[in-house]
Amino acid sequence: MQTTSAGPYTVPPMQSGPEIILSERLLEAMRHAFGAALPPDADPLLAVSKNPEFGDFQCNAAMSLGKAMGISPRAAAERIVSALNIDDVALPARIAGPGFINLTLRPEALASALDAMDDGALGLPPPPPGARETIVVDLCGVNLAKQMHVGHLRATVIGDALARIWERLGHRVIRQNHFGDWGLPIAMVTERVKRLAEAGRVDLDSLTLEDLEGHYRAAQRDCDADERGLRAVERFGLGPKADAEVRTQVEGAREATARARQALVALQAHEPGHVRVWERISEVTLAACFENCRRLHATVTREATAGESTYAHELAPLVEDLLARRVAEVDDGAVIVRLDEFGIKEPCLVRKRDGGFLYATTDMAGIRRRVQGLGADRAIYAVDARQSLHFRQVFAASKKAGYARRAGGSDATLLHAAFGMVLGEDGRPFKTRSGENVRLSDLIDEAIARAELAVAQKNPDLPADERRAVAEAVGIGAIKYIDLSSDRSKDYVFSFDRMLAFEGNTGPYLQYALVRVRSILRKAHLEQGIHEDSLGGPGRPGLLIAAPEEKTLALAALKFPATLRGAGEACEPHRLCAYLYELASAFSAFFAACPVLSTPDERVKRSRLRLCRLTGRILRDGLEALGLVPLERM
RNA sequence: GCGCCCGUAGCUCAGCCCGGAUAGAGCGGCGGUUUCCUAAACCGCAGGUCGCAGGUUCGAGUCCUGCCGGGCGCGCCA
Repeated sequence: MQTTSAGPYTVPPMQSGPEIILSERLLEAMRHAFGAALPPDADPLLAVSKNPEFGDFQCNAAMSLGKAMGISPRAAAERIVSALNIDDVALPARIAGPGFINLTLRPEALASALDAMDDGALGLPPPPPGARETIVVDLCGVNLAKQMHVGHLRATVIGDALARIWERLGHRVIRQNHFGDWGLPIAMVTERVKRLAEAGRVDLDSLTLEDLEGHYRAAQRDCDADERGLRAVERFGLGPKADAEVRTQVEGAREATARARQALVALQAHEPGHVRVWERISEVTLAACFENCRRLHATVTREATAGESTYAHELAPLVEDLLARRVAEVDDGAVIVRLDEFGIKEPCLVRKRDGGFLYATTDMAGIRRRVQGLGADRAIYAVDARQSLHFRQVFAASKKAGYARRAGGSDATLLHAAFGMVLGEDGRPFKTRSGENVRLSDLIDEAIARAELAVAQKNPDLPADERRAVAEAVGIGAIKYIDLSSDRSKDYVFSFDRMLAFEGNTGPYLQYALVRVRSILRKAHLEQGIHEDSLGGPGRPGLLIAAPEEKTLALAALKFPATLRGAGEACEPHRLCAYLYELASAFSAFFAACPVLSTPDERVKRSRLRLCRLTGRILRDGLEALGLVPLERM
């Protein structure tokens, strides 16, 4: 489903620094070597070498080019290399294997590329005004009178990370928390709470979300009669007693459902008594939601929250509009939008036979509001992968209806950033032992408690209040990172032990790498009077890239801008995670092999301090783009 | 029945969009490193029919087809 239309602005190719130069030079050489015979779409196919013995970059164009030119790949490579002019940036090119062209950067070229990147924006300046997009990110998606659970964790953490990444890329981001506050189930709980409040059995002022969840379940139970049981009793003749029991139950449920329907009608008519109760329930739910999000360090606010109820009045006219313009048609009493021209066999149902609307209707109104109201160039939905068909339908139907059309006339990019399930260590959906959903707040509590134990053990000298703050940042970082670090479309296994082991590709490992950077820079200032600010700006010391660990670190640092753009474009935060882990690993190796503060050579010391500072800035930037808290100490 | 997603080391995962050299990490196992900037670290060793079978290609974990296994979904719930 993914991208269903291209945006008007394309993000620049995923290249930066020396790659651009090498690519250009190679292309020049190819033109020079083959002249008019060179296919117009010829590409140097530059890639980072996997193995250091093959140099830093490799050009893979000669193999296919040789084929196209009718010469051997090695001959093609030789012709390219002999026309290649790269002496200013790289060592002489070497041809290897079937026709790989291996390139190794000159240390000073690497240093100068790194120096160019080490500016205020770390190689990611804001886009020019014409290329600045408005991105609407749908996230969180809580439901009225219900606790947040692991499912909301992903919608919140991934959605927030995508929002942060796009913000970091310089675009205008609007978050939308699509709040499930409308419909029959909502009316059910509202009716029950109102009735109990009037009977003096519920105090609206002291209502908690736990209470509400109980009422929600009770209301649902009341309405959820065993209709099938009744049929079974009738069919198998289980006796008058069973028959009467089931009949009474079903009758009660029908009554409860009827009351809920009346409550829904009252809510739709803005009857003050019902509305007051409903608003109170809504308040309690959202307060808990915002508190969870605050603890998660995810930006979800009241301003960014739009309940389904805010679309309620738009639905009838929307369907009428679809019918009037023949986008939709009546089928078996229901209103549907056919989507065969989009390759979707299942039509999108927008009005039931009984006149009621469906969530597809609301979501179409949502797309219209995002694109035509909020001005979205892209609308991104961080929602469970099980909704894939639903979003394909809604996106297609919205395009067919013209609701995704922007002021410029082209359609906005609509993307379902689908995510998989959270599994327990047994490989089954993550639940408590009794089979209940795990509450998000419990998950957060446990992660922080476990992190606090670890912090107390590893760094007992940390003052208690800082320990608490570090434990929060680390515990929550661990939860968020494990969620963000694997391909979002896949299920992943939730394990406190693994995410808090602080080894390998984890949030704490990244935070720790930054702490080590900060520690060096702090000591440089306190013990040697070298202020961090002296390492940047016009009078900054030069970069000397000599040791292999320095080189690996420098090459890793250079990949930051392209990686962040790629992660945004694909809406895949795990790319940024993998990159930051690579950078942190490179730094750790550098840290172990290259002394900084004790280096006698002042120029080497300053150069290494600059490498530390740059690494720290990228780590901080990256952690913030993921929604993890950077730390000074841990 | 149809559709979508997934299948890579004992375990947890990258790599697949856009095909390139001996398929990478982490955990776990084994062995090393601390008079030195946070060892929550670093270095090394062992460990893989990339689900199976065809096909395309000079070259396939990556692209195409079929199959097997697992998950999810498929108008009148959201």
